[in-house]
Amino acid sequence: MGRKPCCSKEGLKRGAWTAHEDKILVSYIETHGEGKWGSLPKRAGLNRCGKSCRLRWLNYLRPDIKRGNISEEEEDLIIRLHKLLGNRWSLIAGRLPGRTDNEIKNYWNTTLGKRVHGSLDSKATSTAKSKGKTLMTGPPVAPPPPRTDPPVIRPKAVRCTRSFCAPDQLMSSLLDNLVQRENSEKRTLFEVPQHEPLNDPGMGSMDSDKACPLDLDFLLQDIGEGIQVGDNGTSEEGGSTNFDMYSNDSVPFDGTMLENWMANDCYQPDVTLDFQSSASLLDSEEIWF
DNA sequence: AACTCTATCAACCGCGTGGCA
DNA sequence: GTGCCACGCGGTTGATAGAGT
Repeated sequence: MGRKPCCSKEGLKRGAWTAHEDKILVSYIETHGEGKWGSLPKRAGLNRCGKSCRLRWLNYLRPDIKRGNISEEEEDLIIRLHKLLGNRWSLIAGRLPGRTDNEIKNYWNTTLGKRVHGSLDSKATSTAKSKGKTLMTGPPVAPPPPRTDPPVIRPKAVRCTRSFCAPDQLMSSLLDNLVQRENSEKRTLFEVPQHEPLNDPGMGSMDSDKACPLDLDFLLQDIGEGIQVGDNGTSEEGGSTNFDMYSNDSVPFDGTMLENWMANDCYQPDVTLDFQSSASLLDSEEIWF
């Protein structure tokens, strides 16, 4: 097989882009559209590798990129999304219109991460960085103690058809729950589509009086050992499991419904949720996506 | 003014994944 | 089923600006 040589091995230009190169790239993409990055430089007449062109366009030249400082609302959203998603910058960026994954990643690494993790971490990070090292190259961390409970398969949700909006209180509850799950290694990963901006740019500031749509369509990939979800979960060998949850205004949601959903082999095609009536969810210990 | 340190962010690198033949 | 290819992602690097001494 063999990897295609990178630009440095092909004698292509690297480093900072000039205004002239930017102009050529923008002009080409405006005329021909994005994509075909591998052949774009040649077609556009740029002595750059396709990767570099793509990155330059996505992170800097795209017309919808928002310039300027990150607002407090955006900060708050980043923090909350990071708590939920971890270092999945592209997903986080997808919830912040006009912001790029690179920008958010940089902002987190230089500002927010320090604030969130405290001044000690900040010092460590700073020191490591100034020495040209990263935290990952530090002294090896002792491996976690062996698990004594039965292994829980971590389903990986690979698709989410719509963003999840919830009132502050509910959102906090869900986030906490998900973080607890993450801590107990029952982490669920899910992706949020990039091209569906939130109804409200500040996801966390949804009006609690409004209905909150939930439309999750998670395809849980079987990773070979089956899927287990909670005590009431099921396990099956091979294949994959689809979890469909969506909302309308007809059926109020309560914890019982979720329990039923879980009890039914974790699969019930049409679970209808109405977060207007979701107070009981806040008391629920069991929230599984 | 000169030097060092620190923070920032654009750009690079390598890997994973999905589509296709 | 397999290999190739293009693309996207997250981690990392390095240039540079600004602050501090």
